[in-house]
Amino acid sequence: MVGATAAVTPVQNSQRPAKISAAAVARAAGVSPATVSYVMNGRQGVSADTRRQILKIANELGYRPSGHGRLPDPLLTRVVGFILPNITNPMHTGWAQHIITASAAEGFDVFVATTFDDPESLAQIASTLAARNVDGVIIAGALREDSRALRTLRQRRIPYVYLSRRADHVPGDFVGIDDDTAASQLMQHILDHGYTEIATVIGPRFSTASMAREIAFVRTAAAAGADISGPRKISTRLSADGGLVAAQQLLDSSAPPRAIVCGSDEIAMGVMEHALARGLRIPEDVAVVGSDGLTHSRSRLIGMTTIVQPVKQMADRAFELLLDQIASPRTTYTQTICAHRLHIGTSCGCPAGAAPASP
Amino acid sequence: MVGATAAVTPVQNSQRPAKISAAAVARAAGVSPATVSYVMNGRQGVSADTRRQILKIANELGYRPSGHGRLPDPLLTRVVGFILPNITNPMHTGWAQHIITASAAEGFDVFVATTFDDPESLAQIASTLAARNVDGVIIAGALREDSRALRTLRQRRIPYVYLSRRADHVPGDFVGIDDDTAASQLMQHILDHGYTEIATVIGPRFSTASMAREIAFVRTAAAAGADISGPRKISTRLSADGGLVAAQQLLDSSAPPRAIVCGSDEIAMGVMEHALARGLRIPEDVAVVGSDGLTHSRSRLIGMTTIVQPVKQMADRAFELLLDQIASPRTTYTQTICAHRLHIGTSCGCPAGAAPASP
DNA sequence: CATTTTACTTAACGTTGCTTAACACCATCT
DNA sequence: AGATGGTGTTAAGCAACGTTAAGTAAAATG
Repeated sequence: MVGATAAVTPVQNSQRPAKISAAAVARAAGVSPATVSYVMNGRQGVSADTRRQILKIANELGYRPSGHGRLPDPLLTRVVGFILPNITNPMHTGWAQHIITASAAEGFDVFVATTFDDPESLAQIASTLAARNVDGVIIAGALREDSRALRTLRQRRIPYVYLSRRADHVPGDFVGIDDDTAASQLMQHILDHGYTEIATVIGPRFSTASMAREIAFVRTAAAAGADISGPRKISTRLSADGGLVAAQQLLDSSAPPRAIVCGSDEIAMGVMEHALARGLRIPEDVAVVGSDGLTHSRSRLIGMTTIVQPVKQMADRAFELLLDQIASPRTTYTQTICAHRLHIGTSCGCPAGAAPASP
Repeated sequence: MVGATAAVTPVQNSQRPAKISAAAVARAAGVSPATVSYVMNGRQGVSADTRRQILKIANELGYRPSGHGRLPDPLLTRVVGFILPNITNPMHTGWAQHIITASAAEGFDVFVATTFDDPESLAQIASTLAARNVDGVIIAGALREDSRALRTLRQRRIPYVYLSRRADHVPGDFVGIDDDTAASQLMQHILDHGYTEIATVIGPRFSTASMAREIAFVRTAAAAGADISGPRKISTRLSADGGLVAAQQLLDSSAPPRAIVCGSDEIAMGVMEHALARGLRIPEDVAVVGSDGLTHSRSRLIGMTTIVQPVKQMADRAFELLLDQIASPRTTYTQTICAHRLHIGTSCGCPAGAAPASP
């Protein structure tokens, strides 16, 4: 046969649902069966044009690579992107590690990109990831007010999942903790200690997580009669440095706070460091608590009281949702709220061993 | 104008957007294919007139240089890979951050892959990175005795740079610190304190960096008459957990050491944590020092004495070397030894402020 | 007029992208 | 069971292509 080739009505002649063979696709596309095989198995050595053409025809004819152990989907690049503000904050690196591990288990590679919370970077990164045909993106560095990146992804029909932070007005799957409840519990614990002069230091307000925590902090304190406002309500960079600067402002004041509640462990560490540098004792002179539950901050070296976030669970869930979207795009969105836990250390004023420390 | 373009309807022709070859452009312009190539690549040696003419025709025909005979264009993908044992150790994340930043500045995206120091993972990762046609790889997780990954890269002519650790018997560009000198200085400082009962805890011995440090530790101690051997010479995982376990072994012994010198800050933190849990004081009961110089361990919260490695400089240099190799492959290799610095904290027994703490 | 420079061609690669053909696999039919 | 044919996979082959060194002729230069 072979010689036949060319011509041959490609599609129209389907009066009955005959079996569609790879050879039929090859003929319709004007290529050899081998080329079809290469495309369906995601091998390289086929030009992008030809690949597209073959996939299009295969789709029209309803060809299913009915064989055995073929790759799930030849259209996938098996690459995902992970966008985060930076990769130095241990909270972020924890997520990154678990996302990379989960991805590797599914045969995906991960582009890791950092924005430093710069809107331009974020938009730029989304563009290049889209240009690289990633199958999906997990975003742990969304900005509340800048939706350019998200719009780029939506336009290109690239699935994405928010992790911890989200953009206002752009819907999407979300994985996080209940920031409001967690922050309330943490503040309540501080209030239970009897502290009344309280300050809060959170990360940037363009992060929905930071905002939610600050709001809950302030509301809970207010309910107990403690006012947190003005110079006692600080937003800073999400790093130890940010905490250092904030602590300086707070402790330089004529009425320094008795307790400092932070929206992140890294910030809390910066606050602690500055307090120690001034010769203050923690928690005797000033109590400091955080909100990430990093292993390090919970260790006896630091003994921080903090909200423990289930890092692995969050990352795994985010990747799972992404895979799900990749497999079958949907228009409804899922919110996953992971269970947090209040870890009682010594930095709040509780005695050592007040609660069982956990690994 | 124009020589009327040797016939040939450019686009309208038939259903498909027929492929336009450089030869076709050459014919239409009445020149040789080589000349077209020179123009397209912006080489000189072509008159302005000819150049303009060719560009015009190429544009009319919609010529797209469909990389066929394209000589090994080194910048095929503008993607590099970064392989490291894990992305939770702050030392590694520091490198990762700077490599990602440097890459982004040059328009590269980065695949981050973690091996957990498993030889199979490492080999696997090298294969998939090679299959993805990365332009180069930076390896911070090389194993001394397993060269499969490196062989894969060499076979595919993919440039690579070792960071901090290297594989025995496989040459390559290397960026690191002078582990031997650094470790000697650190040990010497401990010896200067007058400690004689000394233990060392290093990372896995399949890391060249760990090995080099252990050897220097032991040699320097021996030169001062202090013997470190048997249960006092421990290799463990490169994490706080590893340090915890090691400390347990050391301090459970009937003759616990007075000083513990660690090959990594993370390990040292684990050691410290366990010591504190036993109610020991640092440095009064046991001195503990590390070797990475993480910002956190140097902070007043911990006050670790440690070797400071120039993280940014190392990462930038590694990426620079990689770019250099990508641009012009070479067969000679460069070793870059970055300057380290001994940071004196309080964990060794020095009084606070013995040396100026640095940011 | 001798020599260098400029502007292009020729020809030899090394690739890419696809085809041909050999092969392994499975179901069905003797 | 063994033979048969259809099917998808894979190695080997090969033509087309863009690149570049080497070559050459004309123009510029001294």
